[in-house]
Amino acid sequence: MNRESQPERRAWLGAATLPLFRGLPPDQVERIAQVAVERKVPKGEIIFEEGESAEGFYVVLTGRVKVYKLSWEGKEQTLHILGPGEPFGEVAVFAGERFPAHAQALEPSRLLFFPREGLLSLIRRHPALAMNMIGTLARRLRRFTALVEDLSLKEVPARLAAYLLYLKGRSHGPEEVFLDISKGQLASLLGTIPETLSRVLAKMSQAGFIEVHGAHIVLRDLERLEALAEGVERL
Amino acid sequence: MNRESQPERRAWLGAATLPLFRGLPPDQVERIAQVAVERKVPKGEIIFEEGESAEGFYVVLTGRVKVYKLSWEGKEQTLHILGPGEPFGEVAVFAGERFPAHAQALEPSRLLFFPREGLLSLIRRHPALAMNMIGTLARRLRRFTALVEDLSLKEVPARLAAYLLYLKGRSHGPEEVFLDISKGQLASLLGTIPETLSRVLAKMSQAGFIEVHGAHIVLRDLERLEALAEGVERL
DNA sequence: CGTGCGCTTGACTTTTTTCAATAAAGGTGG
DNA sequence: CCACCTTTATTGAAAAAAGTCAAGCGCACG
Repeated sequence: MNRESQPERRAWLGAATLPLFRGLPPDQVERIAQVAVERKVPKGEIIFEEGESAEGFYVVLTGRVKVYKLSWEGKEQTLHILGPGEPFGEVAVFAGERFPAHAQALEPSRLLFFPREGLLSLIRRHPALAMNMIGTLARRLRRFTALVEDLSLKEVPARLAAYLLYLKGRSHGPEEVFLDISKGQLASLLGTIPETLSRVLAKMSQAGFIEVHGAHIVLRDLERLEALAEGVERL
Repeated sequence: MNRESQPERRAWLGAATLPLFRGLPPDQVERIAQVAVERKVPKGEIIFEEGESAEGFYVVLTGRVKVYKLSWEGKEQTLHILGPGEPFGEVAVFAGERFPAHAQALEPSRLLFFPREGLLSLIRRHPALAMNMIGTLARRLRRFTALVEDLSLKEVPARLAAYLLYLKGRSHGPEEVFLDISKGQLASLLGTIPETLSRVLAKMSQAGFIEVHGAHIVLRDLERLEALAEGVERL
């Protein structure tokens, strides 16, 4: 929440290139960037908590942030993991003014905070920004739809298979994958607990679908993995 | 998809009063309403299917519509149930052009169909419409967040208790409730199956939380119902 | 070099689903 | 208005999926 000269300048430089502001007149971006505040958070820091009143929303500049729900007993469901350029907490600005979930830095991160009012008035004035916002929300809704489907209609092995295939899509080698989050985090993202994930990984490995070497996973049988992800095949 | 004179007139009258168009200049609403098409669907009719290309979106005029996902084995997860004035299928207009789920009429219904292009250009021109759209999407995202939380972090009795309390909020008597959907539908909405729902209702009834008379349910112990919904108490 | 945290594994419990059979309810046509 | 038939709801018994509790391992970090 500090506004030293150097971070402020960076904020401006960052804001202009954010997807959210694509297509906006540069002078307008500059104006809103001037009310934006940069916030540096160490790994593990809670950025906001569910129920907290939302004075604005954030965009990740560097690092990674997870947004998650917590059950009464302490089980955690990760809703998204956000990287550079991605906004979070916007829903609270537009629907109810309380954050609907918790947010925590997974790594030391730099964030931009945009106060609520500035954004609202800017959106009212700039259809391009409104369209960007709508696109962001629509895409997120689409992902949530998939998450609900997974949680309700698929079992853990199917979700895991789908995630591995998703990773493969954006990855290095042709048939290998590196987990970019801890297995505990992955469990929470898949809507399960570390013990179950561990067992499923072991079973999939033993059944010849994959080979696990720590965070490095070799996809041994793409066809069957896809069948698993669809729910056609079973472990 | 017919455009006889009478349905068209109705469409116009209807559109002007839709929440989505609140705050818009009436002449603009008239313009878009002229490209809107009224569609009448009988109970049970499939309105669109997942993956189908979306040329536009719908608003419910009368009746009720459910939007749902289907698993490979045929299990169903209801995403929302929409009543008069509520839009559905908009996400497909803004993110990818395919419907992410199925939609079916729960009752004989009248729908308004808005072609994609008209809406997009109108939104670009009218910030008020953009804000309405953003508000709609944001509210839906918030509900989905709650749905994900329920599915992942709560068990069936807690979800049912929460639903009953939600119904009580918008209901007749002080401590009684009428299910407005079939129990099969309710099961799908809660992310379970009719058998499980039936059993949970029986247990809750036998434990003195509620009294079930068909679709008429008396809430016998609000405190414990709330504790159940929170996950604090257990059946 | 030890302490701690993340990960794994085993044995057990709980929750939910599956399969099957029956009962009740609702709508339709005679 | 009733008989029939389809849909919807309930119940039991058994299986499966996932979660809990507890213990042990290994690696990283201080």
